[in-house]
Amino acid sequence: MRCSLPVVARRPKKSTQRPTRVEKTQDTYDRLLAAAESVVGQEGYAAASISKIAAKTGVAQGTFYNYFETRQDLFDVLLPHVGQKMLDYISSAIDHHSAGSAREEARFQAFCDYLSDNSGFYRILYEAEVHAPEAHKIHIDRLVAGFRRSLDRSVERGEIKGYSKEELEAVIYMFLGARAYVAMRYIRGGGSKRKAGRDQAISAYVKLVSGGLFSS
Amino acid sequence: MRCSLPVVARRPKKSTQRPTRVEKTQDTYDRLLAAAESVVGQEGYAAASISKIAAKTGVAQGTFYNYFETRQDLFDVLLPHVGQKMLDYISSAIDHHSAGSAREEARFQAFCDYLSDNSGFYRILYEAEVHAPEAHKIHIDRLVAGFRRSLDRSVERGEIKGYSKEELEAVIYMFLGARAYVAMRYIRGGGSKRKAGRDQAISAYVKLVSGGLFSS
Amino acid sequence: MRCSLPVVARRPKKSTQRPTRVEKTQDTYDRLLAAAESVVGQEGYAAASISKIAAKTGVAQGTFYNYFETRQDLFDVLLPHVGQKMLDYISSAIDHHSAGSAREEARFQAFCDYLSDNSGFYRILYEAEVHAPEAHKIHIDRLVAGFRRSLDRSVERGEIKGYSKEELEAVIYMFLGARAYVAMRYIRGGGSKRKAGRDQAISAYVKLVSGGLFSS
Amino acid sequence: MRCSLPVVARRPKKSTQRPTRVEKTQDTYDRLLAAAESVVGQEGYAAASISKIAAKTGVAQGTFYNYFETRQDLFDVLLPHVGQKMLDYISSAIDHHSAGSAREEARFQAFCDYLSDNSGFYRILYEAEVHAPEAHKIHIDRLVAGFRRSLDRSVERGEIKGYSKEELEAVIYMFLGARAYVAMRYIRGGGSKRKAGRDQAISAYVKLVSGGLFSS
DNA sequence: AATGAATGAGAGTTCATTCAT
DNA sequence: GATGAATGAACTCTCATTCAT
Repeated sequence: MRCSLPVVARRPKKSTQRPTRVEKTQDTYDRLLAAAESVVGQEGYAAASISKIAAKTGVAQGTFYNYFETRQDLFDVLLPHVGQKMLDYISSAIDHHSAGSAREEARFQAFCDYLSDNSGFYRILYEAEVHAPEAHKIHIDRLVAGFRRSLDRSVERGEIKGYSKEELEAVIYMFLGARAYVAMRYIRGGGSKRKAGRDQAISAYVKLVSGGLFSS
Repeated sequence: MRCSLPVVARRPKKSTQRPTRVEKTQDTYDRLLAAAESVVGQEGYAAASISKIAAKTGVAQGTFYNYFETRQDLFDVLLPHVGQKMLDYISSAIDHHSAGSAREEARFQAFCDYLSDNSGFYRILYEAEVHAPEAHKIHIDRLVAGFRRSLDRSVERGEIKGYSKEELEAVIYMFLGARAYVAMRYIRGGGSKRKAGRDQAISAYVKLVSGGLFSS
Repeated sequence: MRCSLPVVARRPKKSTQRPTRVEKTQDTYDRLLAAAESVVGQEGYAAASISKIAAKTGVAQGTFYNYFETRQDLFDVLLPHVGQKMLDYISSAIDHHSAGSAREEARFQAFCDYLSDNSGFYRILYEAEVHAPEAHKIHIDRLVAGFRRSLDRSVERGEIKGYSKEELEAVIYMFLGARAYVAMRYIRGGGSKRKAGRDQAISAYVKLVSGGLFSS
Repeated sequence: MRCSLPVVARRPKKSTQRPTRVEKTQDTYDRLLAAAESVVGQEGYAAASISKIAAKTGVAQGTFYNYFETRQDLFDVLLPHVGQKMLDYISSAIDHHSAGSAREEARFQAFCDYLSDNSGFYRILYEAEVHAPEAHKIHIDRLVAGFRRSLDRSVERGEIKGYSKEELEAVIYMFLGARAYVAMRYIRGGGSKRKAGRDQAISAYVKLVSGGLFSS
């Protein structure tokens, strides 16, 4: 019966009417990841049992194993997945013509904004060093690489002076750590401190960066 | 039988002859903590089962519960315990007459030294945010308090200018985070990078602190 | 489209051009059995999952159930299938004019030869008593029937004397058991013992058969 | 209070009044093995789940793991355990002054008797080659060793002639196999055939042994 | 205070089978 | 007839905690 229907008109490129098998498969995969993001973000890796994730996804436990070989496989994929979403957000949020400390301020601000709206991300990131070290390394390496590209340009422009190549690498780790602890304190702590604390943190961060790292 | 012992000799100040009941109790408690420090430091909280800790201590599993109500109780006590040892070390390692950025450099250096010799400490600290959040908060608060006292003195001396009280708190968290990530990278990473990396990190840290935080 | 093919050419006796639907069905069935033989022979019944057999056959899991109602159904068919191949081999390997103990020796020799080249057969047979008792019974009954025909002829010829009908049945089982254990020891054991052990076993078997069973 | 009781009188060497902890532990171990013997004997290794064995023993599932590290560990211990019981029975059942084929007949008869009363033993033995190969090897080696000692004595006495050392080893395996298959047929088969079949098997076995193996 | 066997809930994982496509 | 995602029951094993001794 379906054969007699005008196929061209009924199935436009992005039909939402009848999901194909492949689309459903992709959808299930996405929903498993989303469920994992939610559960791990709220309760941590240790409490993220297969049964919880499957239930939240709305599938049977066995279905999980059609998509991931082991629970660890999911964990190893989770942080790179959500980490990329965060990087995409930051990338889209900053003005690409800004430079120097202004650019760095914008990045930090975007980072804080993202965490405010995705409070689970911090936990997924933080616990990953314990529960998914491979994923953690991948994520950190990606962050470092992006950071380094940015700093290298600043060095070329003369915005940064007096730091050796190796010292700059150390500086990158320090700033990543600074970000993480500020997040831990002001974002994760939750409550009323958030808003005010966030602004104080940003202004302190800017002073540190502009006064200490970038030569005037 | 015990009654026949010479009473006077039973509790000399530093008797090594016959530990009293109280001493034995204290000793068992200390050994349980030491075993926990060793196991958690090497294998993490999740793998630190009661049976492992009890075996390492040389007591039965049930004995553990004469000293701690639950496994979590032990975890909640562990980081403050080992954290204090670290603070004592740093305190003893720095010159108490130093001030400003020189003092801060000495603290950072001592921190790095301590981690080199106590690689397990980092893991106990790091995973505590996941597995013993109460203990983590206690430890961080203690660090922050000590840091703040130091910075307050620098402000009084005019070594630091232009930072509000709240901004200084943010700065403290940033430096704690910077330390932690540098440790993760250069200390925990292990291998040949350690020594060289450590020195680069210290010099970068000093530049950041002296150029950025402390007015010249 | 298929309709336009020249009808006559469509089913030549041994067409290799276009397998008919029936041929393809038979072929898939055969390949499923062959895959099962390979997997069960190498890894045993317990490890012979549907997914493994289907993968080895090159079909989807679901396809399996178009040919067998359950996994057990396959197992119940497997040993009779491969067992017949063995019997055909032995039958083709012995001289049909031989008789008495010479014939029995030839059968044992052929049995050993077959196992050497089809090491998986032994496992399919052996584990069948556990995992496919029905099939095992069918196979054993077939062996016994063939054996009995042979012994009956020897009785008629006066080569065997002094054994009642029921005792001969018992003797058959004993010889089957003897074969199986010798196989277990010398064939399955593998290694250097094989060749020498096999020859020793054959000569011992012959002595037993000729001296004990067949009157001289 | 118990202290004031006359200890000597109240606790004779083998008191059955108050089992000590050690006795209870041994008892639990024994009951686990007995439960395993029963379950494996009736339903086979594959169906012998921990939960079944624990339930039959009357303990929690976890208790099982205080006595065996894994399910396989139990299996590896089961056959040697029940095998020894069988050997003890046979040893106690035969006349130790008998020799030659008469002794071998007695052994076979005792074997059959044992199987009649312990029908599960055959399954534990048979499936062991599949599910507990280590245990199977241990048991078979033990059987072979005992058999060989017996045959060696017969050789010394001149009851056996014309078999090389290696051929005798093959003969041992053949007799073990013969026994096993006869057991499979007449014992396991169950029903009315048992009694009659058993006697036929014994007489056939005797003829084979006396006429074939032992020179007259 | 010390012991260690017993507990039992809950974990991750497997896989024969079904069924909509 | 072929597909392969979904199912869910069943499995082995772990371990914090209890309690009689």
